[in-house]
Amino acid sequence: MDAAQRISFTPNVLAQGLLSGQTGTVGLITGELDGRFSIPILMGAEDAFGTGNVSIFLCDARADSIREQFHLRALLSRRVDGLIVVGSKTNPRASLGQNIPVPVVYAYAPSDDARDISVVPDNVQAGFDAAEHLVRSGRKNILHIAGDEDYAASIDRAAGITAALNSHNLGLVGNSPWFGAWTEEWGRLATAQLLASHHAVDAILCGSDQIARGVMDILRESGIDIPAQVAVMGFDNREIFTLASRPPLSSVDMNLESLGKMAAKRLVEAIAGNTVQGIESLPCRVVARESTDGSPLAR
Amino acid sequence: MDAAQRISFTPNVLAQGLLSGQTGTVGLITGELDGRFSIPILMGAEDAFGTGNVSIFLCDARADSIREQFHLRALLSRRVDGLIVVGSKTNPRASLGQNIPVPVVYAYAPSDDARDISVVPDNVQAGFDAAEHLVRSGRKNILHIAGDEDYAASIDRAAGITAALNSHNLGLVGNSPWFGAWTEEWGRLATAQLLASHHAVDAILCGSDQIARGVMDILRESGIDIPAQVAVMGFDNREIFTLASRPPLSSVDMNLESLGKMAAKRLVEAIAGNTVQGIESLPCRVVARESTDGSPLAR
DNA sequence: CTGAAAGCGCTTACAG
DNA sequence: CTGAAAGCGCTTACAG
Repeated sequence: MDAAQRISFTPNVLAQGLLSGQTGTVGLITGELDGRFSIPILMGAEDAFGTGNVSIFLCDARADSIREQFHLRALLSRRVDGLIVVGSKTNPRASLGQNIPVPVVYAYAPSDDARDISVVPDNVQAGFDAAEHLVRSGRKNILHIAGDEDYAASIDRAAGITAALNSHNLGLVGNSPWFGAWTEEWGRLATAQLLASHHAVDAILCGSDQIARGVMDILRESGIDIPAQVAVMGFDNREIFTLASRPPLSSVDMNLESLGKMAAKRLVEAIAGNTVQGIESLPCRVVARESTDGSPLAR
Repeated sequence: MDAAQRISFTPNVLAQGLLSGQTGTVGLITGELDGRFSIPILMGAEDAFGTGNVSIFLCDARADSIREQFHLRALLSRRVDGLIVVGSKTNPRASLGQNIPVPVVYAYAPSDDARDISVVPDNVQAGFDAAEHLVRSGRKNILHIAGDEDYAASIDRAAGITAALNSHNLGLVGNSPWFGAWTEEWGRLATAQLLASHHAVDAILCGSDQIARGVMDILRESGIDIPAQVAVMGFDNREIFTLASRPPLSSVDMNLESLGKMAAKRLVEAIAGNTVQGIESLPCRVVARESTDGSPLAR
């Protein structure tokens, strides 16, 4: 021990791994790193693993399944103890298959194979809670300017919103969401359409903070007070948008860092032999700010 | 060979590493992952390594030097072949020291020890080129609404801007930059101050795209045409801001993905024994969009 | 309780 | 050219 101290000896983890069969490493394959969602999930996973002795290999597949296969082979040849696959949409994605020698957890985008382990944010609940928040603050005529209809997140949030409104004997303005794109531009365009229409609206629930940003810009430029005349709310709670808005934007935080932590937890369990098969939906939370405060003008 | 095929044998990379002394892994320690700059650098490095046989361990130190030391120990015990340390500011940072057993490359934030290897974006050139772009498009009265004065990026960009203007016998409006914060709010505030002042301005060069966003909002709401009356330009070229702006915002791309690639390249060289000591500044590029098109009104 | 041997999965150098 | 031995840095099980 004395000698070890003197030469500041540290055991070679590789050699340890060689005979324990465990390397203390996991691979994280992400669909697109520069997307909105991978980073907080990654941070959560890193946090959950990092306090232990697990290190993360990061691979960006750039939304390319060839690259994904390439990285998968590389990670397996490094004998990772498990894999986390992070998608960029909540739509189900192709399973990596059942003959991978280590456990795999799918995060954000669930696997299309029910035997796999998946953790996703609960977009239905997100929509439900957002609509509840607006109704509770006295709003009755709610328009939903949604994102891209091809995204399960759009459909799920809209379903939750509709369910919440129905439970109050309310319905969406125009009877259905206005689907479009995940951009400020779509928010601006849709709001211009709204203002040119006959619809009476006291709240606009937007599919994302970015859409909400475009909506707020047009409302403000049209002299409409937020929230006195129209409340505005987004989804995702990206502070770069919500805090920079005038007024600060209410939103739904999808708790992606918790999602990453849970993915890490489920992977550790699976490595230990305890697999929780199927898709697990994790709760999100409303973050109320000034854009939904105050009460609407009497109509 | 035949038998190997049949059981789909793949060599155990750990065992190979045990005797080659090389593990084919590098550690990437980032200051703050959710910051603006780490991700593209990381993607560039991943790209440069990924085509070879090098895998990246990702560690987020959360801007905490205790965490950084912890991750450093963990990575060294995994016998990484080298390290990339990514900072969140271009201010020099404390060196990890000279007695680390593997090469270290500092990216974005240079080491304060000249014996270390550092790659940084050339913020002086960025400022110079941005000002040149404005002058060439006919602007003469340029205000610089800068970011936080504590950031070397602010100081360097301002120096480049001043040098470019001086070379045309011009100077900044108000004779010096208006330093503030890296936020939309600061952009809005500074623009309101400008409008309440006596300054005649035909271009506003902003310390970041976010600041520019706030500037443009106030200009538009004040009925000032961009770019006909006032050109606006940012730095960083974050498309989430530059493309969503009205009109689309000209900016300077800091080429961070190339920076990441270069960091990877320098690390590979250093591992091979060829060390390029000191700080290397990498070029950035002007991305011209509508916010600086057209010519200013005659005054 | 201490000390030497066997073995994790490889590669390299040497013997046949 | 093929085949067995030695060794990378460890840990585990066994002998003394």
